[in-house]
Amino acid sequence: MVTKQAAELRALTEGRGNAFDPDCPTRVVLDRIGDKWTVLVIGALVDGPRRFTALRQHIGGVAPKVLTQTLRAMERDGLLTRTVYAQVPPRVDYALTDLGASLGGPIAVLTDWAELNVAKILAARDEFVAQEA
Amino acid sequence: MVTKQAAELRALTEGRGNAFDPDCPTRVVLDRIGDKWTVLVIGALVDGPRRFTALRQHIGGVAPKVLTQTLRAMERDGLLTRTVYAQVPPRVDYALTDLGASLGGPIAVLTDWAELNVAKILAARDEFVAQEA
DNA sequence: CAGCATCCCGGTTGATACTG
DNA sequence: CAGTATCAACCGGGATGCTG
Repeated sequence: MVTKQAAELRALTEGRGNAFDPDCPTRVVLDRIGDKWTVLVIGALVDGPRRFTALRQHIGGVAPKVLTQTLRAMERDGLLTRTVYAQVPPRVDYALTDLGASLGGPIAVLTDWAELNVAKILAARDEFVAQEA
Repeated sequence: MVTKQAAELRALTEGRGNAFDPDCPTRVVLDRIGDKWTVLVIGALVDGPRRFTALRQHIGGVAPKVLTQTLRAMERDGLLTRTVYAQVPPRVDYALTDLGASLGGPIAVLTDWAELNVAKILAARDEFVAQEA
C-alpha cells in the first residue's frame, strides 16, 4: 500500500543525499510548513486579502515582530504579496499568490490526516506514559 | 479552486481557536513534520526495519542523541516500534507502525508539491533579493 | 552496539516599548 | 496603522565521554 509513497520518499531521502542539501525541495518546504505561523497565515488569507492588524487579531497571540518576520519570509518565497498604500494612516494588504494558495492543498491533506489520526497519537502517548510508570 | 481547502483550513485555524490548543491536531502533526529528522526517519524505514546504527549511517549527519530523541518521540506517538533483543552485543530494531507508514502519504503530497514548486520559490527569492538591491 | 549524561552554543521566539 | 528596536529567554542541536 505504501509502495508508491515509498518510492517517492526514497527518491527524496535516499536518492543522492539531497535531504542534506539546504536547498533540497523537501527542506525548503518543510521548513516553511514547520513554521508555527505560516500555516495560520495561509488559513487566515485563503478567503481574501487582509491588513496587518486584521491578521494579527485573526491569528491572535502573535507578536508584531514575529508576524512581520513570517510575512516577509512568505513574501520572499512568493507565497503572498504585500501591497503598501501611500496614505495616512498607512495601509498594507496581504494576499496569497497562486503559489501560496496552491500550498493549501498539501496542507489540507496534512490536516486531514491529523484529524483522522490524532486520537491514535494521543492514545499512544497515554499508553506510553502508562507503561513506563 | 481553493474553496474546499479554504473550508477545511478555516475549520482548523479559525473555527474555535483550536490552532492555539497545544493538543490541536494541526499542531501535533505539524510539530512532528516540522521536526528536522522525522521525515528522514520515515523515509529510511518505509522499506523495512533498521537498526540504530543503520539508521544513523543511512541518514547521515545526525548526532546519536538527536536521533534517539527523534526515535523516542516517534515511538511515543505510535509512529514506530522499538524492539530490543536481549543479546550481546545489544540489538534494537526500529520499524514503522501502520500509523507511521500512513503518514508517508501526506508527506509524499508535500514533497510532490515541493518538487513541483521549489523552482518558483527559489526564483521568487532571487527576484526579491534583486529588487531590494 | 546502543544510547544516556553532561556541557555548551547559536539562532529563534517573544514581550515590551517606541516611531514614521 | 504598521511596523522597528531592544533585550531576555528558550530550546534545538551538536561534541564529548562513559556504560550495560
